[in-house]
Amino acid sequence: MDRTDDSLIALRRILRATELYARELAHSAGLTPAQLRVLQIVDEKSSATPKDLAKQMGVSQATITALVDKLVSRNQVCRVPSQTDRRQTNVTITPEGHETLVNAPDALQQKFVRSFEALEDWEQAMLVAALERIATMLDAEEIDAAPVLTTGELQMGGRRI
Amino acid sequence: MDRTDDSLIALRRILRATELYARELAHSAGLTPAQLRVLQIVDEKSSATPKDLAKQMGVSQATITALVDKLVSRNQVCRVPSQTDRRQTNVTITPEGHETLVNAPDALQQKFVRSFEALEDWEQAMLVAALERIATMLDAEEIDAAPVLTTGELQMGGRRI
DNA sequence: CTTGTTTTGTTCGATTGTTAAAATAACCAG
DNA sequence: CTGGTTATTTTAACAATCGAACAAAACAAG
Repeated sequence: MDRTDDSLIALRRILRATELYARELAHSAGLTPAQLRVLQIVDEKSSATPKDLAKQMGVSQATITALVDKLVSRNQVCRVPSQTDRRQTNVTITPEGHETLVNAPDALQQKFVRSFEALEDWEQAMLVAALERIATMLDAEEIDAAPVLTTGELQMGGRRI
Repeated sequence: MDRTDDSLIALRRILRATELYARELAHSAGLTPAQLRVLQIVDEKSSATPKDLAKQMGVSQATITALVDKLVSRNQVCRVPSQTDRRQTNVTITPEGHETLVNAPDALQQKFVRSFEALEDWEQAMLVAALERIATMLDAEEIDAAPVLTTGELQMGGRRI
């Protein structure tokens, strides 16, 4: 009867499934999960600065430096000095890196896409609406700017996502 | 117009928001994200073996041993030898560990729960139905048993979650 | 009961992820 | 030019992770 709990439980199932698959996927691509995520972001945006990557992934720039070092040594990405601002470095994907992504057997992706595209039109529309609504609930105020609450604030019990 | 892409984009927003918040939350609780997750699972189930934890989190048992060691040294959990099977160890949460969870300022949680509970009844029902449907799509066949596809399999393009 | 196999958990060694703080270098405003 | 800001890397230390090897207990078949 408690819909809030039901929604949180379903959300956790989604998070767990995607995370476990992400590990599997990275492993079969011969990379670590963190490295694969860098590669994916760089591929999607076709070019990203370390600062962008750090913000997107929620880690420090020092971490990005280390990850990019690893990917560079494997010829998956390369560093291209920015023309407009010589402080910046653009990380771009190499043909080898793109090949890695194309060959990554994204089982979760495949399963989801197949299931989703098998649905009736109105069902798809409903799911997209629901997902977007939930996404907006979760990332409403940009995470980066979210003030870190200190202990003693209002609590909602032991629930969590 | 491509609903599949829209759904994946929304899903990624959800994943990113929850992951970024998980880091923040763990940090403000004085633990690492991995340690906090162990603590959460142990609290939820009130007792879990290292094998359970490894399976739930998708890491090796060796990793769990290391994480539990850290939590034990901070008095957040303790190891209780199983009575029924002396090979097994039950990891249980301590009062201090429970206190840690209660005091963890779960901002994401609070925001989501507040937003969700402010919705109309039918809207909540719709979201729960959508979430459960998606969760089922994603974790249908238990991940642990999922065969690792090798390269050369059917690909769905560059999409990913 | 004894032997061989499986299950559970830990230890060890090595690699990777992660951060804070310091160091570098370039931008920008006056 | 000077001082302040921004982007990135370096360094040093700690945490996460795994595979392989190990020990102990359960179990199965004779």
